[in-house]
Amino acid sequence: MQERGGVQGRPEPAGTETGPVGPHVVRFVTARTVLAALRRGGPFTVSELVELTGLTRATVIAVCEDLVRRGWAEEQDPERTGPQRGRPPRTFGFRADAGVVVGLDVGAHKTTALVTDLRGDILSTASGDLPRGARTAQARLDVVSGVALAALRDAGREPRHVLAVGVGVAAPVDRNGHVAAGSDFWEMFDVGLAAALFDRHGWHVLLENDANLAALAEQWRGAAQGLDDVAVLLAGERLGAGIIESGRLLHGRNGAAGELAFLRLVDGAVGPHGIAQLAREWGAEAAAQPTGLAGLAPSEVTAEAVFTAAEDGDAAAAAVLVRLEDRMARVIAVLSTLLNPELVVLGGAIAPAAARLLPGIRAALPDLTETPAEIEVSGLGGEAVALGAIRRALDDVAERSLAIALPDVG
Amino acid sequence: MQERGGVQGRPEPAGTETGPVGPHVVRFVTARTVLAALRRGGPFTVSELVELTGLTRATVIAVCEDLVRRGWAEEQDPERTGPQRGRPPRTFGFRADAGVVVGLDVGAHKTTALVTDLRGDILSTASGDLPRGARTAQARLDVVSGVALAALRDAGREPRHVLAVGVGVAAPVDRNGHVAAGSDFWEMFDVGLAAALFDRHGWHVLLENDANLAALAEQWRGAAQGLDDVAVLLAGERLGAGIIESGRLLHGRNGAAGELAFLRLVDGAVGPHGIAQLAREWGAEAAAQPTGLAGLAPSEVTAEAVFTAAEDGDAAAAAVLVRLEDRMARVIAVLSTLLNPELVVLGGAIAPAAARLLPGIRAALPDLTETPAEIEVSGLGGEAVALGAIRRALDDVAERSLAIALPDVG
DNA sequence: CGAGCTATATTTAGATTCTAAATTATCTCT
DNA sequence: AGAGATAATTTAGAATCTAAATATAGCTCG
Repeated sequence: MQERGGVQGRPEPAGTETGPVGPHVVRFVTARTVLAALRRGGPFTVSELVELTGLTRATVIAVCEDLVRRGWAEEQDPERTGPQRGRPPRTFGFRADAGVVVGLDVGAHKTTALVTDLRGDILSTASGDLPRGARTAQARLDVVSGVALAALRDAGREPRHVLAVGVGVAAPVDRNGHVAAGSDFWEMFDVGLAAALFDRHGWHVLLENDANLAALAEQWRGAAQGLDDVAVLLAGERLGAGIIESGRLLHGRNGAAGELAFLRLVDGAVGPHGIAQLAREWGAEAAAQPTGLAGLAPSEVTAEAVFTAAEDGDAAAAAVLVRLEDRMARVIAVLSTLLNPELVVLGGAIAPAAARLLPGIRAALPDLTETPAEIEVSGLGGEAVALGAIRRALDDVAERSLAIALPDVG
Repeated sequence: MQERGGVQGRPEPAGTETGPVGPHVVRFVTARTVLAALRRGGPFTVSELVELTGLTRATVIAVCEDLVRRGWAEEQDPERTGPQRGRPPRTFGFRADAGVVVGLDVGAHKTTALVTDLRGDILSTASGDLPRGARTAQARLDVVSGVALAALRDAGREPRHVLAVGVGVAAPVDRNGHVAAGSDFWEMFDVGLAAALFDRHGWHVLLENDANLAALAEQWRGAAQGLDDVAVLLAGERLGAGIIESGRLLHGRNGAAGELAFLRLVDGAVGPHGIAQLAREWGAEAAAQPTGLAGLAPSEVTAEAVFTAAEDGDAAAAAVLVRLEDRMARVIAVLSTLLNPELVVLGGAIAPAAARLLPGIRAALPDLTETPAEIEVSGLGGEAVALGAIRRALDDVAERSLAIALPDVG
């Protein structure tokens, strides 16, 4: 299949690739090595880079000058801390401002955009709601495009400065960035979005499942930093898991890996409903009882209302929470057993209330699995998915770095 | 932790590695490319290799002569099929006899060994039983070592010809080839086996979970050929899954990924017992009834007996099969939902009877998950794990090829 | 204030490896 | 035997690395 817009997907495994090789390949590798070092930390003196990369001094300097010429690095005045001996060293740093990336969280009703520099430092945020009624793909595209442009403007950058765009949607997305066939109206969004953003602005678009992006975010800057085997449960209207195994996101054949909403064990052990809906249902049941949930009318029962009532000591609401704990524990048990992650992070709409559920879940887990994962609540708030989209975009930029021609930046 | 014996684990992701580079790296890459082509097919003429690899004729010849000198390839007389014009081409082929690999399936009672050449063509088989009573690690090591040596002798090769040994055990094994702490006596087997086989014979040992190896085998030569997202259910006394996602085996943090035996959903949806035990239990229940399972005494109820009785039209036995179908369907539903494989292969002791369960499982699955996988029964028989061990060993050899000094082969 | 010290930068020589182009070799067919 | 075809081999050129030799810039101290 021809990709259009953002070319997604992975490079061939090394050693199998075909095509001409030559000494220039060596330069490509060394440049990538040096750039990776600069990106991680820096600025570094040449001597430090020699130490870090194992390359010769002459090589490091040549490569750095190459990178400066190409816009990825800059030579900086050596910071002179205290007296020093010897000839002053040249220092080079990564140009985090050589471009920007955009992270988009495209929800059913709301779209959030984040713009960051190439280190991932946030430059601006924007969001917009989809006007009620206008839920066509076209209307959606316009909102998404508009929100991205607004955030860009806010960051003082232009569309041509965007090196990659990560996009999270609440639908299965396969390894190649395609929405699985048959997943409601998101499907039409698939090719449409990547193509539209490419046509309008020339952007590389990386489409990905929202829970997967939340997992990337937790691993990058959240509760799962540094862990290579993690799952993130995004619980709200939907219930989805983003799974990282050995540092890589799991997609499955059609991108439906982790789509727990699809799990139906008929006896009710684990069900298809999102946590929010369950809270509503069970809360409504409770409200209908004489003991009922602080006198709420059934129509007033929302997930938030139930959590609040429980917080206020309402017994019926507390009972609902117990049932929620039980269900979450079962889901986490399945995850623990099948994938043996080191940590499961609870995120999504449930996050604010999850701390309250945590002790119950932790207590129930050892009875359900022999390899219980640690459990933590996400601290990233509502920006987790957009942040993960940034991470995805940055990874893409890093991978393509030396093939990208940078825009002139003022 | 210091590795001893077989160094297991993966290379650094390209681009992050450190150390001196130079033009010789280019030769390393080209040599690997050519060798990979030869390994896949061959023998090839130089012109074919030029086509296959994208390298220049001069380069291909230089690399091939290098590989011949190092023992990995051999120049062959061009097969002259029909009249041909022009100067006869030089042809090179992979030396599948440059060494051998050993695949071991170390079960609780029985150890099976396979010896193959470097293409994976089987040269010999051997097996041995663990003497009852002597279940110490030492006794086990002696049996394993003895079986491997017997198979080698049978293949007419010597221990020094062994380039790698794959070993499958019925326990969680992490990415680094270590048995998870706390998994009964297998634990002591971990370091012991790799170290012992290395000390005695200098072999590189790759330890891996048996279900994982079965998955490799199915993907290589079984029902899952060419598929990148597959799960293999090894059902017998234990219940374990080997999961391949995007072409890679899943291990999880401690190697316990897929250890379904550890899953306990208390309401019985999915349970800890192996299929064989369930058949016994349920069969015993049925036998205790007046209608009872062809008059078997409870002590005579084995999994095989139940399957046989059902085959003979016994109603109680058939009912047991229905319950088995139900349970298998639930397990496969969980796998399908969480990991979205393209195919689930049923293997292990249940395989001979699984064809009979298949229609029932297939019928139940769509009600349990929205992303049902295809289901097939393994056709590899009892050698699946040993064959997967061979595949694992071959992969290791391929990865290390150009760093391995080959033994002189007569 | 200049000599010496130190850490670093720069230059040079040498080795390896690739590609591309020119040359040579070997076989078949007429 | 010669023409034609296909492939091997040789040669020249360019890129890149390492290692070693040389040059430089700032500090320190007599």
